[in-house]
Amino acid sequence: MEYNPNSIESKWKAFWGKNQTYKVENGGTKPKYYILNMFPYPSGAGLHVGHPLGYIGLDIYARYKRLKGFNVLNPMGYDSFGLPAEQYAIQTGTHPALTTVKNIDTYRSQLDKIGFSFDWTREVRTSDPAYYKWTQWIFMQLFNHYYDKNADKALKISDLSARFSIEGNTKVNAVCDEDTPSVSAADWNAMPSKEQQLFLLHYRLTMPEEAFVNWCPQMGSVLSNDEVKDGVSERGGYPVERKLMKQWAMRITAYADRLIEGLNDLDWTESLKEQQRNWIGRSQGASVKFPLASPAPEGGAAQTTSSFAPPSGAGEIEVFTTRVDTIYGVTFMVLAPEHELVASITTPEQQTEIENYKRWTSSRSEVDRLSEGKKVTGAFTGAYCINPFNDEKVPIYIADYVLAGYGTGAVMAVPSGDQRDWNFAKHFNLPIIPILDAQKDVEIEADNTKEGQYINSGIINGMTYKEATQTLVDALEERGLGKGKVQYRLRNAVFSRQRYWGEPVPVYWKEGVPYLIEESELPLELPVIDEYLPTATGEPPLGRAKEWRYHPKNEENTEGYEYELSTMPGWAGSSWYFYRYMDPSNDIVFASKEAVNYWKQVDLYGGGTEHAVGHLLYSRFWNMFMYDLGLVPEKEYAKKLLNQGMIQGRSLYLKLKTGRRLFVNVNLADEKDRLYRDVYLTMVENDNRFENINDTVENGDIEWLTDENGKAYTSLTPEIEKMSKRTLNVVNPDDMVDKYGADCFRMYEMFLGPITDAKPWSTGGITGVSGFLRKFWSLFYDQNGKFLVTDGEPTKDELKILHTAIKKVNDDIERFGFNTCVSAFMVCVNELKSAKCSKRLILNELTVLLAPFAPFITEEAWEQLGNTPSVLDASYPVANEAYLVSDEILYPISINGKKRGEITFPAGTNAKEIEATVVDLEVVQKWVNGGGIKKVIVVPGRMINVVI
RNA sequence: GCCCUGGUGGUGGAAUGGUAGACACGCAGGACUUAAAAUCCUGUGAGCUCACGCUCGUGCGGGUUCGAGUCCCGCCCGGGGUACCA
Repeated sequence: MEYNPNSIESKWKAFWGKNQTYKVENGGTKPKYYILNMFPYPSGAGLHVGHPLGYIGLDIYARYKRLKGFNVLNPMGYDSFGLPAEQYAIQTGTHPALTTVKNIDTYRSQLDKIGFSFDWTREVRTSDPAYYKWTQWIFMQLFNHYYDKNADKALKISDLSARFSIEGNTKVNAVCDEDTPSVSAADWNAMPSKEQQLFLLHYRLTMPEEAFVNWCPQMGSVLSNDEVKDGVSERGGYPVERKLMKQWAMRITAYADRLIEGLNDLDWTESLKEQQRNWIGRSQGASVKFPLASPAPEGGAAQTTSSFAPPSGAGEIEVFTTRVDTIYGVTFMVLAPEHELVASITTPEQQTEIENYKRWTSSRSEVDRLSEGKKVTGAFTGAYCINPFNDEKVPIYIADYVLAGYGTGAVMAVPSGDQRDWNFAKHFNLPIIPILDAQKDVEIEADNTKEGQYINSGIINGMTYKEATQTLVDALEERGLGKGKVQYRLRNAVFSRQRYWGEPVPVYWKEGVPYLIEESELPLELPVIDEYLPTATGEPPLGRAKEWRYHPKNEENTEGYEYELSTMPGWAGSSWYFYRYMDPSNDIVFASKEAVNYWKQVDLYGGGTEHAVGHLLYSRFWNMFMYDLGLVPEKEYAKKLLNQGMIQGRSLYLKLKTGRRLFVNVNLADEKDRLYRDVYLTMVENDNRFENINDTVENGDIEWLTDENGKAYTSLTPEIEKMSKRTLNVVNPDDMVDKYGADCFRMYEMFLGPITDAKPWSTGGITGVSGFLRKFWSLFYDQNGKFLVTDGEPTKDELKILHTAIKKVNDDIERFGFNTCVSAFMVCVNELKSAKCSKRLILNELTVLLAPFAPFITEEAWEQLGNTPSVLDASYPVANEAYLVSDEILYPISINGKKRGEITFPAGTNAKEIEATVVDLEVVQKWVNGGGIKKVIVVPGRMINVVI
């Protein structure tokens, strides 16, 4: 009987479907194990061979864990809100929901072909109202809570307003907006309810906030950073400007410290944790106030801060520094050009220069600023402030190397210690004061050392870095001039999008104040609209919905109130989906207490590194918030993370004589990357040209060569890059599966190399894996269809072959070395083949070992062996014990819970025996426990070390 | 610049501090065949040698060690991330 993957695979696919083989229950006696893949966005292009890489790896691990006796949750779903479906809707009028369902169906059939053990009864789709009901619900909880720094957790906003009415807000230690004014209990109680609601927005964990966005006037739309390339929109190429707009925001900064702290407990790669730390960007330092040398002109421009805020910081400049110890080296002050004090402190003589500089900086695009590199620019305001430690007059400049958005938008410049300050000082001929005796010559360049003792530094002269910093911070706090402070790079996360295809925000606006709708009214479903573009007045698409107004139940208001018109961003639905899988159809809560307490957290999470600071940070934030509310049991939701590498494609392009590059479908070229003229002509005839169907290429643009047989061709240039529709280098897994079978496809993807590495796809080696499966099958049947399996006792040689594989595969699966597992299988089958061994006992164990990798062929093998073990039967002997086997002696190796390579010798074995045996085995190095021997090191032909 | 990674045959890649190159592809030769495909067998890091073998080899230069692809120090190069962040 020949190995025929197609018939075997369709048979077992049907069987699994019919028997719901991979359906999982919450509970039972087995230990739980939760495996999760980052769910895909179902794009119109379908799956390519890169998508399943991680899914296959995790599926192998899931099947392995199942065989080891775990109750494994391995679900799959779709992150189904997103821009492409909306763009398609704009172009064609097709409702995004229809496009989405169609794409999901394609994905599903592609996934089913590959033999995943997903429990599809738990599928989630973020665009399903039954799902986004709970996304909206979590939003409401965020709105209803604030972050209390003393409790170090989120608490109810209702408790906060109760406190305000008793003691005002001065004693409250909570995360809030920088410009939150102080109120007494009397102030608070005197406020109209509407004012109180506005005031509470300073504290809520989600709130409307003025934020800079990428605004594209032509498209009437806000774009993400990804959609902006070189200052114009990626689609259409329209100019994009930075515009201040009212946006919903999430106060993720409240969790900054805990998000850094939590990383320590996570089994993630160091590089990924480092990316998150850098993104949060915690820097410890101090804020220092420098009083202005002469009072700001009276009756200047009216202060434009919020109605609650008294003009703060008038008469002084506040800076943030990580090196307060360098304060005696300050020789000038630099403000960001946008700093609010600039206009009021500038002297009449400097007015023109400052105005010109401000105008110049605002005209420069990001690109201009970057391309000019380190060129020093700036302007003097004419004003001075006083260094509070030595009473020196310090000139105040503005320069665009100081950013308005970070810290206080002002820095104290220490040219001896900071290279940028040094460059500025040299350019404007400002003094440079050395401050440490260990510093290099500061006239040549800045030296940021912290070594040595301070000089020229007043009260800290002679001290070291640590002493000096402490002394200065104490002095600042004592004199009310500043304090130790922690600054973050992390900004609050913008949470609204001016789009249609997203979750509606469950908020309505009444007299300029946002209110939540009733919980019982969730989900707030997306309304039907006729067109998916912004309105004529520039409102988001939801502004087109008719009769889309909120009517509070207890109010006699026939008009109703306007709903929030923006929708939630893509990361909303993906920030909590891992809990929905635990209890996917619950409509009372997002997931029941029992379900959440049973599955607790994801044990193994798989996905690409591109989500390092987006999804993986936001979802941790939401999880911590839900933890604070007691909704979930774990501070971190994903204990271990496996980052699979991207599979790149090999694209081919045609260089025209005009210099243009045209991508050509990789399937049209031959092995030598030649495009033959007849193929090209067929392409043109079928109107199937290059990457853009409208491209017309005159033959004169193409350089035609002649091959050995006199046929005309042109050479194509190869390039390795991400697979995409545009570059026509997408390899579809369906073709691979149809040709070689899913088992082969699965094993080949693993065989390509370490799962964490990025690598180009090539089908070159797939025949090796295909040959392996045929060889494996030939242990069961010969070419004539004769069944070869026999019942004899295996010999020691045969056991050695088997157990070597068992040990290798078990060890390697545990460290996700799936590529070397495949090699081990190949060696094992080759050796069994040359030993002509088809013994039942050997094949039983080998098939169980192979099952996670090649589930179809092993199911079939079990049926042929006549003793089909249930794949969920933990008692089946899957290498809980293996043996290291020499020609003579079997030594058991314990595998569970012990160090790799640790050998447990039988009781009574003495040291000499072991030594002799090890030499005999030509085993290189082994750890031995018991018998007084700790270590045996053997190098054949050299020496033997026995450590006792 | 800073942070994180990696650098091994013609190729993808194996190697707990212990015989470098497992396994696979490709290539070469052979068997079967009228022939081809498929399959099977043999060889395949470099240099020297008729040969048994010998020498050199994991980006470069040092070091630790009985022993280094692996650990330490200093460089070079590639990949990814990030930035006038005070």
